[in-house]
Amino acid sequence: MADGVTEQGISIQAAADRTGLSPHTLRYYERIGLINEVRRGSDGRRRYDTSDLAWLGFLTKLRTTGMPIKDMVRYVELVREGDSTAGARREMLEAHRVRVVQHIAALQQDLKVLDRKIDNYARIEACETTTTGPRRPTDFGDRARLHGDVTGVRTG
Amino acid sequence: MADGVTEQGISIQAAADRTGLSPHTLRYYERIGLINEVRRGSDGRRRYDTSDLAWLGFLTKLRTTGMPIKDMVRYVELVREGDSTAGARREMLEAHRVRVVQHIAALQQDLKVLDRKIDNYARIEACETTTTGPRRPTDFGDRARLHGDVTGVRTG
DNA sequence: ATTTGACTTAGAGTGCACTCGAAGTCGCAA
DNA sequence: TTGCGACTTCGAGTGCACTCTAAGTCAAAT
Repeated sequence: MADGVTEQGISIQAAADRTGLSPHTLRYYERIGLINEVRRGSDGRRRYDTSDLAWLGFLTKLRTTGMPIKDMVRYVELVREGDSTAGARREMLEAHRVRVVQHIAALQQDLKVLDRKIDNYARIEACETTTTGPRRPTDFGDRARLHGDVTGVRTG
Repeated sequence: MADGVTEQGISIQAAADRTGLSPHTLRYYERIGLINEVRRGSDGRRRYDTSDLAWLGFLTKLRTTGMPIKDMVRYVELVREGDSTAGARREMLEAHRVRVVQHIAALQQDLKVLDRKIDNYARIEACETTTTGPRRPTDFGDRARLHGDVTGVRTG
């Protein structure tokens, strides 16, 4: 089976393909306790099942939303400690949720600045293509100091 | 003037306070060419003016939206090369813009997963507080393997 | 006069999250 | 039977973006 799929589970390479993580990273996650020891086949190699993949999927969401590995490890420890930690886990996720929401809001603000800057470039290009005759010395700024880059953003 | 503000510009500490960057980072940015050499006062110390701060503000937007330092340096090089590179700069910013938009979209998707997970915790807590008598063995999953964490996310 | 504290430099160190190298094992195909 | 490629372990290495150290200068306050 060249695709690494058997009824006992799938190979590390196949799991890597499905999760978007590398085999190196999958072993690393296991080493630091983010996932439990993965079941091994008769050959001693890792066999990932669907619940391994589901858990990895969730971990990946935490990572891509910016949760540090340390916090993820803490969360997993709480899971292992059992139902009594459910409240603490919820609190962790809610605090994380707030950070993600704030991050999105910040990105949206920054995007506006980026858009203004791009707009400025577009305006300048339009100006240059419609203007004939000698280019007048640009008043777009003092390049020597990077100040007032052609699309310079004003503070405030 | 203890606040580091004079008519020739403000001290590195004052600039740090205003940009949210540390004095170390301000020197670092200068060293790697993200900002031009900052004007010095008669005592040889850096004096940041408003255009320095405006430029730093823009750089910070690029950073917080995830542009790698290397790309920022490249962008700054283009600015220094003059008007002829305006097109290339616009392309850089537009490509970056696309990445930011995609990143925001991904975060919003991930946020949904997070919300579902938090919702699940809330549901479980509601269940526990309304249920009297012995807790029935949870069918929330096999804690020993981290599979189906109480709030386990199903793939698909 | 001396102490304090903010600054200066070049270069080294840190923390994070991987990522890889080396050496060895295994099953299978030619 | 001799490779091949995918796996195994452990520990070391990488790249990024800072972040700090050490040794020195300087101005103002005590």
